[in-house]
Parts: sequence; C-alpha cells; structure tokens
Amino acid sequence: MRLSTKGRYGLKAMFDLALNDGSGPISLGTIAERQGISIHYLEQLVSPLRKAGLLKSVRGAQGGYLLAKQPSEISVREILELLEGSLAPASCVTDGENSCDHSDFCVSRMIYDRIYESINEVVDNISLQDMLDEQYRNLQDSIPDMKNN
Amino acid sequence: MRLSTKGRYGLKAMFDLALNDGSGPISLGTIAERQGISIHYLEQLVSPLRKAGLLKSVRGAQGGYLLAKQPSEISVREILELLEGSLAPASCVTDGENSCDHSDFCVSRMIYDRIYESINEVVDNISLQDMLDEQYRNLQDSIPDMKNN
DNA sequence: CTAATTCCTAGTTATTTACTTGGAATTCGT
DNA sequence: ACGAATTCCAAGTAAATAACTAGGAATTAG
Repeated sequence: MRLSTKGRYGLKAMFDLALNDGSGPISLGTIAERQGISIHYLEQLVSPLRKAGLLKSVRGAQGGYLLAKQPSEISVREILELLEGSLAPASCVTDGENSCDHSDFCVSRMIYDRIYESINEVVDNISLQDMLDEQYRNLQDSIPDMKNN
Repeated sequence: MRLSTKGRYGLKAMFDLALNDGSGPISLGTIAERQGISIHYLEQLVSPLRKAGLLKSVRGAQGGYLLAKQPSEISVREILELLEGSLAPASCVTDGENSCDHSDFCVSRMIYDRIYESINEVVDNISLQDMLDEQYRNLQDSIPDMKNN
C-alpha cells in the first residue's frame, strides 16, 4: 500500500513550485537539486502533470515550469491520481464488476470501497495552498526566526 | 497504492474460515479451490496468520485451519497488516524521523499521516463478524431464496 | 550563435510480487 | 502398522513493476 516515488516526488515538485509561485518559471534542474531527485526522472513525472493542465512550461533558456492554476485550485488528489493512477486499494473498485469473481458476494470489495473513499476524502480536501499554510505554521512554531525563508 | 494478492487472498481465506466457523478444521485445499488460489501460495499466507494467533491449525489427515478467536474479535486491520506490513502510504510514517530528509519540513508527511489514519480508521472498525453480517445482508437483499446457502 | 532549457523515445537495472518445487513431519482412518 | 491427507518449512524462479539512465531533437533568452 505504498505510494511510489512517482507520486511522492511529483507531489514534492508541485509543492516546490507552489512555494515559488509568482517568481517566474523554475527549471527542473533547480527542483531536482533542491529535492534530491534525478532531473531526467523528474521530467517523466512532470510531463503528465503538464499534459493534464496542472502546470505550464516555458521552453528554452531561462525556461522552466510554473503552476497553471492557483495553489488553492490544485488538490493533492489530482496530483497523486495523475502519477499513481487511481488510489484504489484493489482494481475491482474502479474497474467495475468484471474483475471480481463474486464468489463471496464481494464483501471484500465493500471494504476496498470504504478504504478508497476514506483516502479520497483526505486527498480531495488538501490543496497546495493548504500545504503552504501548513508549512508556514510549521516554520512559525518551530523556528520563529526563519519566517522569512 | 494497491493491496497485493497476499492481503487480498489472505482476507478471502480468513473470511472463508469465518463463514465455516464452528464446523471443525477446513483444509487449505478446500479453501484454495473455493477461492481459486494456489494451495502452496495459500500456505505462505496462512503461516504468518497462524504464528500471530489469528488462526489455529490441526495437522494430519482431516486436519486444517480454524479461527483462533471469535469472528468479532478479528479485525480486517490485523489481517491486512500481518500480510502487507503497515498500511502506511510512505515509509516515513512508520519509520520515525530518520527516513525523511526534512527539506520541506515534511508537509508531505503530514499528508501521508492523514491518509494512514483514515485507512486505519476504516480497517480497524471492520471485523470478520461485520463481514459475515454484510454477507448475510447481501444475500437477503439480492436473492431472498438463497438465505440457506 | 550558444548555452540552457523543455520535450520525447527508448533502453536498462533493481526490486518486488506471485507464485512453484520438493520434501519432511504429523495424524486420522482402516 | 500403513497409507493418504494434511500441515509445515525452505528454496528457487518467472513475471511484472518501479526506478531510473541515455541520447538527442526542438526551442528560446541573451
């Protein structure tokens, strides 16, 4: 039940962009270095995010990526689902009836449905803005002097 | 974020045993056939469940497995955690601080924590007895005549 | 024109999953 | 006492997936 590096790195990258929202395009090189991720690997993660319209790219020198919407308008769910596929704990939850053998009238499936719902409830209701707010709160609480970082 | 076959098959097997609770030991061969799982693979799943005290075994001919406790006393969480390991979406959630690089003051981790909690909230509160109840309800609703199966 | 970038496709390696194989130990029924 | 049915145990293996790497074309600021 682990998220893969795709989801985790992708979320990190999006959060990095959110932190720098408004300062013009940020290159993958910069993000890769800051987050400790291979730049070529990052490219692959960023590509679907761009195609889905979560971020914009600027090509050429001094180019890079920017959020395509406000941080408040991008949910963690969108990001994770794009990179991980659906967050369902079993394929029958999203595949409809066909994948399930019905031998036990799918009581197991009822469980997977409920897990799926509860995961979505969480990630649907956290936006990048919420993450920024949380970050700010963390900084205030633990290291008051670092507010300006 | 998928459960592996270990967790899913293991849950199926436990539910099968719950359905037959009280009728003496059920052999893995029977379960394997009913649930469409390789018997040798099932063995591997059942072994940790036995060692953890969720089920008992009876060796030799006419032997098999039985639940070691009442269905109401066995939660889906216990079963899944035994077979899948913790249901945390990232290792930092259960590994403590060491695995996390703190570069973003772990706002990501806050998310993984919340997902983890919400998953546990679900699986903690479903017991094998709840599954039996649900099964019975399903049968009543969809095929009234099959109540006696 | 050049350096810095995105963009694209195709490898490759490492890890994990999902089993299979083989056989010893145990016990019921006859 | 014997044989069939079982649990129990340790390895091995094949397939799938994850996690990258490699190479290069296209674009653009300076």
